[in-house]
Amino acid sequence: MASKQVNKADIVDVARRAGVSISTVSRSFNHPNLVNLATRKKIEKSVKALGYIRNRAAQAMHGRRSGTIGLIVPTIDHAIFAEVIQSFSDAVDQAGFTLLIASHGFDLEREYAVLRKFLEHRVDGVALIGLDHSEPTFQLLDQQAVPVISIWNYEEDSRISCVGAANNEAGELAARHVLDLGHRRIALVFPKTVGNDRARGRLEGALTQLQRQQAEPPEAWTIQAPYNIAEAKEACGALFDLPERPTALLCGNDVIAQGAIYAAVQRGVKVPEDLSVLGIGDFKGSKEMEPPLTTIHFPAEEIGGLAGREMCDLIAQSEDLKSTGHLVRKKCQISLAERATCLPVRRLR
Amino acid sequence: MASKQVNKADIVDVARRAGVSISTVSRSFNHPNLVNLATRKKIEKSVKALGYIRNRAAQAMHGRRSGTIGLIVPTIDHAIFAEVIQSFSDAVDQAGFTLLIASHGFDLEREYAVLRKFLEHRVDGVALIGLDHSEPTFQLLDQQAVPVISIWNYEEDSRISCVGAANNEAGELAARHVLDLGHRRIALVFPKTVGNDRARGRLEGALTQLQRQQAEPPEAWTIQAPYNIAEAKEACGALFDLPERPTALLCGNDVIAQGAIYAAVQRGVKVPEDLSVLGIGDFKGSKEMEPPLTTIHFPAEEIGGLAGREMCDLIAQSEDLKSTGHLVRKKCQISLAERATCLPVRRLR
DNA sequence: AATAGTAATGCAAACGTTTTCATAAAATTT
DNA sequence: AAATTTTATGAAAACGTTTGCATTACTATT
Repeated sequence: MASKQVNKADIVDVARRAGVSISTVSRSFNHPNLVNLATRKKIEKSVKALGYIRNRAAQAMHGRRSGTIGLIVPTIDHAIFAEVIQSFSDAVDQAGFTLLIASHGFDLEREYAVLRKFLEHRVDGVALIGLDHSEPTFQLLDQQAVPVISIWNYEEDSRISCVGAANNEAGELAARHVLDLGHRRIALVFPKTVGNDRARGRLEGALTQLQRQQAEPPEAWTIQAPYNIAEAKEACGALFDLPERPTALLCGNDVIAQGAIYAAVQRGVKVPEDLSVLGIGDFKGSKEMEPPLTTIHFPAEEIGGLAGREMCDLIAQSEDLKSTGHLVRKKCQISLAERATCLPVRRLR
Repeated sequence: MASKQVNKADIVDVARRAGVSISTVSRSFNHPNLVNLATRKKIEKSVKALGYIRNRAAQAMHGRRSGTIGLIVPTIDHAIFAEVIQSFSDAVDQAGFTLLIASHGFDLEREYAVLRKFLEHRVDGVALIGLDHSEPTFQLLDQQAVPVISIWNYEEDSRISCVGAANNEAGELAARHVLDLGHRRIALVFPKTVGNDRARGRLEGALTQLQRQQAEPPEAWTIQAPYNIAEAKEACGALFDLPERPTALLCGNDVIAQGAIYAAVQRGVKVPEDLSVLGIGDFKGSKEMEPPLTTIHFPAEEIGGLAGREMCDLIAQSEDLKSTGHLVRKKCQISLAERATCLPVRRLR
């Protein structure tokens, strides 16, 4: 660890040691077929000996791609995003890209700031979560003509390319299921919907469906809970302590559903006998819960992987034909995962 | 979206439009106090009008820092890493750095490859999880003299700087707790320990403690489970189906503990009455489980934040005084979180 | 009023690459 | 054997910045 002679080997050093010009060295990296095998060997040896590592920053200056993709998420620390981030990461990794990740904590102004930072780093593409973004963000993306993709939501008239599922359908599907089971006394627990189109879509879908069947919940049964078990548990606890209890609980996501179930257990409310609970998302672990959670399955891994590959395609395209400007949209199918937390309503209590 | 005239504004364009030299423009960004206020305003206007965004790649070429930090994790998609990644990200973000993240899927060869890629991007610093790394990785770090920090583990003779907790202490603490409760028939469920010093340290600590009290578990009671609820549930289920059942279960982490509890519930084994379960890690949500999980608390957020700030310090240092080469080590305290899944052993069954 | 100091700016070199163009040598065709 | 093509290499310009040095125009000091 004694202050090693700090390595400053650059392409010039490599060239000198190999006894060739820097052009040849550069070529041997980028177009190896253009340089003689013997020369290439010499260069390789020199590289090894000097511990030379190419400088992407310098490469990027030649209009070459930086080899990076920027991913901006609300937060990393969530089962749902973690999964999609991982699969997205794997996909772009496979194509040789390096991932820059930043989170904005559900603050769209910070999202804009992060985007600017990414653009300073000349990312080759940008991926965002959802379709709710500030006007300056959209304008910046447009003006800089950087390949961009939105992950998680599908909307047929989205302003940018997107790969994801339709959240309103998820909400509808969820509502329909509990309605089909005969429930009419249904409560809703959802996260805040401002700046969160996932939650909004789901809530709207559910509400629409409930209205259609005249099963719209009273005010007191439409509560808000953040994306975190502890607080969701508390919020649902309060709901259960109300004089009138619903027979079914529609949760905006599986984390809330988990919290709801814990709150129920705490109070001796039996799930699903006394209360049906339905989640949305199908997070890792939801299937293994006891009882296994009935939920709306979102193919997170598929979405992340697809988005990653689509991102790479978009970048490749933007390279040859200059900014065709056409959007791509991919819709991934959601489905009902019937497990053990929902039961048909009992006629008599 | 009609192919906008692709924005190519560079510092020269800004300078021209503002009627000043490029030096002045550059200075107005980097040393604003050296340029006249009126001039600065002009430049700012020009920047706005042209939608100019600075090019970090070009900056990085001047020996300036790239403004990026590389974080290499086994996987993003895990409660435990997600939390530490988030807090690390927040910390370095605050210092103005951009985070590059890559995962290696517990494969140390891929870790090396990722490290190389990061170095090509000239990251200003590198953060790794744990202290188990391949020899080439250590050598590369050493040779390139890049500021590096290890997150999560503390070891007094670590080869690189580290911020974290002592995993063997966690294992000891866990074992001592169940021993103190009078248990002697104790089973161990741990993840694979190769290339995973977290798990290894914990297991060793636990085993040492158990041996000291002559409570070493039989072969059949020392089982392996991966880091995932489903498989842990299955593995523990098999354990419970054995003719002899332990009175306490020491789990390598909270995810396994969760799986164990589910497996128990499934079989009608009551936790904690029939079986005490102890986790390690105290993941988000462990406190809210039903029953709340007794576990060894790891201050993930503290570790991530501390590591982030330490990383920035290390980078700052390496800038002024060239490679002092001294290591920094910070030990974060773990503690027993007594909750509801452990009970003193019943004398008679 | 002459001098010294300060503030604001520009010029040009430097950073580490890639790439175009030119050239030399070798291989192929006539 | 001359002419042509192919293969391998090098010289130098370019990429978009930052920064040391030089210059000019003020402002303060004597």
